[in-house]
Amino acid sequence: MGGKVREVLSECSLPAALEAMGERWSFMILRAAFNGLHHFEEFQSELGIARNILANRLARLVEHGILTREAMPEDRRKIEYRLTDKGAALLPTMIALRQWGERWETGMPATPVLVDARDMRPIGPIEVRAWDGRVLTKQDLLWALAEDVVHEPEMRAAE
Amino acid sequence: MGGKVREVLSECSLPAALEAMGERWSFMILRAAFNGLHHFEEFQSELGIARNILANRLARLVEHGILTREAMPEDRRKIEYRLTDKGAALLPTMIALRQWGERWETGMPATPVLVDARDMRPIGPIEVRAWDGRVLTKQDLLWALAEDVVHEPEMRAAE
DNA sequence: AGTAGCGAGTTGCAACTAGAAACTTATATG
DNA sequence: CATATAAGTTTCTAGTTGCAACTCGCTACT
Repeated sequence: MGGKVREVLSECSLPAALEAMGERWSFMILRAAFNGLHHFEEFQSELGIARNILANRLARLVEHGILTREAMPEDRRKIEYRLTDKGAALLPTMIALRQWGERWETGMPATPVLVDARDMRPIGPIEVRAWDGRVLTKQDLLWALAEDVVHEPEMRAAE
Repeated sequence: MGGKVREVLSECSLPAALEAMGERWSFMILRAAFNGLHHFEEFQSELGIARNILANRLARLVEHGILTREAMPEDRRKIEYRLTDKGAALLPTMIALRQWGERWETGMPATPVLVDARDMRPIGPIEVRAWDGRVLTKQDLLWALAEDVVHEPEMRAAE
């Protein structure tokens, strides 16, 4: 890890991501949204979160474009919260975190299990991979300055 | 999403994972540790975090077995913090979060880039995959009760 | 040996954030 | 019109975050 790389490390987008998702409850609300919950009272009773905090978090997630907020036409009291593409893009992060919890905290395979609907088999572990699909570990990784990165004629990854 | 699945959803390990990593700064400290920082003052000046909070977070991460804490033999004032295997196992989660931030928050490919040391090419995106390596999206996924999950004679995934 | 300095923390205190419970507001329903 | 319900506010208390200054055990210097 050279000095030049170190100097510039703080300009990574982790802080930006945490700005949107780093608060208490944000990930739990996101998970609930993935599970098909759409309404304030559903979130509230599923998570047991205080109403003011829930209102605040939902508003924040909407501001950040992670959820949309829309009054339902047939009953205009009801507000529907839905994941945007940006919100859905957090799925790998959330599953990675959940899998880590399963492996290292609870030790349990966790009921219910997230499966591939096509064959009802459990999904694989979330892993860091090279462009061609090889699984990488901490030792395989390096921080590189833009000028040292090899950019490829994008030959298709072997599926 | 059936009712029975819904009922039991709260027993997922996300809360457990967040218990360990959900506080402000935890992920930033982890990232710094991945970047090869090992000492209190290094973390402090890199992150600009308050000293009491840093002390608290480091202690918590040590308690949770994510970091180890050891006084260095040659200068016993110096304490070395190191990632455990459990801590290193958070790498996919952290990279997933960072990649999400790059794609949806900063919009930048982010300098420096995380590359595969073997060929200096950028790593691929973190994705959810089936047992056989197929990339899955939100629509491909289902929560299933243990009894509905298909367990396989573990035929080797096509690499 | 005495003293200055550093690494890794505490402590004290102000500002901010989370949480429980009661209250409000805009609909809907009988 | 009376009652209920969804989605919030408000209020007030308890816990967290953060800065600045202080401690304490080493190490280095003379």
